Amino acid sequence: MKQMHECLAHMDAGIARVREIIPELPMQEVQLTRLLLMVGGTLLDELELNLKPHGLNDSDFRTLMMIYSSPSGSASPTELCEYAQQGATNMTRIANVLVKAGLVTRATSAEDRRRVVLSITTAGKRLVRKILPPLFPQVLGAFATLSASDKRTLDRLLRQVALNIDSLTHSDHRP
Amino acid sequence: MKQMHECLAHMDAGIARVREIIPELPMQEVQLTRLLLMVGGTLLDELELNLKPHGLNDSDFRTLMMIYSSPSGSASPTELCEYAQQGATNMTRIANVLVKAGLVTRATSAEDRRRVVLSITTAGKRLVRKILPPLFPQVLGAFATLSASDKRTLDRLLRQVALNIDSLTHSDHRP
DNA sequence: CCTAATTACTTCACTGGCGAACTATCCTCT
DNA sequence: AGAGGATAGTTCGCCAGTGAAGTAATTAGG
Repeated sequence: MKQMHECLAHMDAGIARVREIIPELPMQEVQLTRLLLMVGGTLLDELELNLKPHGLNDSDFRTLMMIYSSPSGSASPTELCEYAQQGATNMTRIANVLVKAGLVTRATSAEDRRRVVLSITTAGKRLVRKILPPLFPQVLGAFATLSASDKRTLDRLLRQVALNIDSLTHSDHRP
Repeated sequence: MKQMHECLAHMDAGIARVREIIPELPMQEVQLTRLLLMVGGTLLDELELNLKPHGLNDSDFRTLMMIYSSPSGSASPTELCEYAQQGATNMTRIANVLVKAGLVTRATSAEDRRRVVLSITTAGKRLVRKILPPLFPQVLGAFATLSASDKRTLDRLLRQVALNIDSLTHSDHRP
């Protein structure tokens, strides 16, 4: 599979050709959108490549990390759904995976018997501490050529884009 | 489902707590990675929401656009795979979708009878011209609060990250 | 030339994720 | 108290994407 910069070059050329047919096309923004999608997608593939040996995908891992980093070491599926941007359906599957792997326990809450409480186990904590450090070089590598102020700028701009999308999707007549 | 800025706030807090346990954690870079993944993912969902009414998902659409924007108005699956970052398997499915929808024709090349040539039809061109314009406001909206120089900076930084990932994945002992 | 390796695409079986429908529990209002 | 509605989770059936194996056409090596 081609490297990203080749894809990007090809894409830029394609976008330019399309704009000759449809001049209203906002080239800069379309490029940024595609850039974001491509970088995001590749980064995800890269990350999952590192997680696969441990039998987890990014959703599983993200969920495990959320439970791990919760002050109480436990959380309910609904909570996790909210912040991990996943449907309840999928959270059930993730919980099954984590429970089966012994990383997390599933218990029904005493106060509210509809609720499920997922708590991280010692094995879960151990796995997190084992998985994370080897990930750091990769994560650092992705931003290696960016200066400290570049990174701050990128952070700021991405958060701004996040806010824009938030208001796009929420000002609309949508749930 | 929560808005992105709430997820981000929650995530920042989680990352900070994890770093108290594992101090080597490169906080800035981890945040950037998660930001990229989240913004990319949400942007994709948003885009596909606009494509669904036309019976296409982003891969289908991207593929259609690549054929549309090719100077000859046609391309082979392999070519498309290279630049659309997809496996051949999935490209077969996409071609099936596009052909069934009458947006593209599938023919075997005369020079090399292993090759398939996908060519855009008039209906395909018509659909592209119909889909694109309503997309522009959304695309513009995602970057609305960014100044012209912000957009150039974001473009530059994302491309730099792309290059970094390219060298990460290629300098390694990987295909 | 004719076998071997390569290339192009397809098929199959599987994982990951989603929406709709269902069950169980809890809350509210009279 | 008890009917109606809200909330938490699960199950089911579907779409999207992948890796491994299969088929057909082409190229390369002896």
